[in-house]
Amino acid sequence: MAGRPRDPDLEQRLLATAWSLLTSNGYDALTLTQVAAQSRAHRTDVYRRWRSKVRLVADVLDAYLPPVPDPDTGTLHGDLRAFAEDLAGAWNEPWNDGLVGFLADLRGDAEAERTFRALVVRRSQPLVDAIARAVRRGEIAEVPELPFVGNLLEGPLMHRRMFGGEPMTPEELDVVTWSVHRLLTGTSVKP
Amino acid sequence: MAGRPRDPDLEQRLLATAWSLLTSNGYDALTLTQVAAQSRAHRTDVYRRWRSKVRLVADVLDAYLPPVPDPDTGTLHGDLRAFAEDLAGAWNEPWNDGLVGFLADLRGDAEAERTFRALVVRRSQPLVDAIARAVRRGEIAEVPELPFVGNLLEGPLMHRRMFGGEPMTPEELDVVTWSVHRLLTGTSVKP
DNA sequence: CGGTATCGCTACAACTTGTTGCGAATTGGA
DNA sequence: TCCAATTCGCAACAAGTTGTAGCGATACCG
Repeated sequence: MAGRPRDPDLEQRLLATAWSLLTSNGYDALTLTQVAAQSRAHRTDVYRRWRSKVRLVADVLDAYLPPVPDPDTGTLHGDLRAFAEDLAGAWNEPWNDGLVGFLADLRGDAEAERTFRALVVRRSQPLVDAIARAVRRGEIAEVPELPFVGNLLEGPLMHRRMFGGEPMTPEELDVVTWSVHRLLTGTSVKP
Repeated sequence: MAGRPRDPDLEQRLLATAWSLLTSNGYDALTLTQVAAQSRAHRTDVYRRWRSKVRLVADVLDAYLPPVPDPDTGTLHGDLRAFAEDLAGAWNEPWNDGLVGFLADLRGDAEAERTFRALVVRRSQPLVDAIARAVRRGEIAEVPELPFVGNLLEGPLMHRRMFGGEPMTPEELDVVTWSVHRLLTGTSVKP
């Protein structure tokens, strides 16, 4: 009922190689031929495990992307500012540029999309926690749409990176942070 | 000193075909082979005019992307809301998904990047005008970093589309609009 | 008419993706 | 111990795309 077991080390080698190539050359320059070669394996070994490049990378990100640190600075604004800083740093990593190509490929593969979405949700947990702490401290009221806050915080950073070019200045990070902060504190939501 | 002149109609046919394929199938599915075939031309005709797919598409967008309408509703908030609605509609167009792939390819070609950047700047003019009108009306003070406002307004919409999936609800568009509006009116920038 | 550049067309090289096939190796079960 | 199942190592193939090269024919300028 069981044949030769899969070499678990081979799977790890492939993932590690893919992560290494991904972070050094970006998604677009990554080829499965390279991954196999640098793992002392064959392209067929890759295809036997992942149906396509995008699925491989989805699993690689799931396994290797460092977790988002939870700053817990004691104030909501301090936490938000730390997140903004962290996100800006991530989007300014040159290899992260290539992640855009990954997002594009993601559209063609529902399963890879699910994997990545789960990863995104997991990585938004520290932000959710920070907001929960602020609620407990009485800084802000309950926030109904948590994922939306992530859009507001990371969106401008991503947009700048993809349409604008130059990285954001600390002053601009301030503005983004305060804009989200004011939204959460509910100060003058409407005139 | 001059040879056979370039057929200007051929150039137009290629651009038109590329635009048609782009809007129906998206950037990733667009191949220069298709463009040539549907223009009753040859792939070499394309390569003689554009060095690569990304440069062709940059020119196609430059020529065919419809201009951003200037709402001029009479109030800053009305204008911002109209922009948000328009941008959200654009990002929800299925073919615009593929634009992500274009942005990815853009990283490898400095000239195409310049073309596209100029297009972006041109398309942000209505927003700049709307803000200028609000300044003239005395609604708000001068705004130093105009491009940044575009990041704040479009960023969340783009981010949602690329990481979140579901299109934004009208309520969420409200929040984005008010968040930018409050920033421009300068209400409680810092506590 | 001569020089020049484009056009229509074919062909080629290189690369990547994804598939197929087969003998050898390794494991669990009869 | 033998057998069935499954993976592994390896080679080969099909298909598609990108980008280049070459050539005769065509059209324009001086």
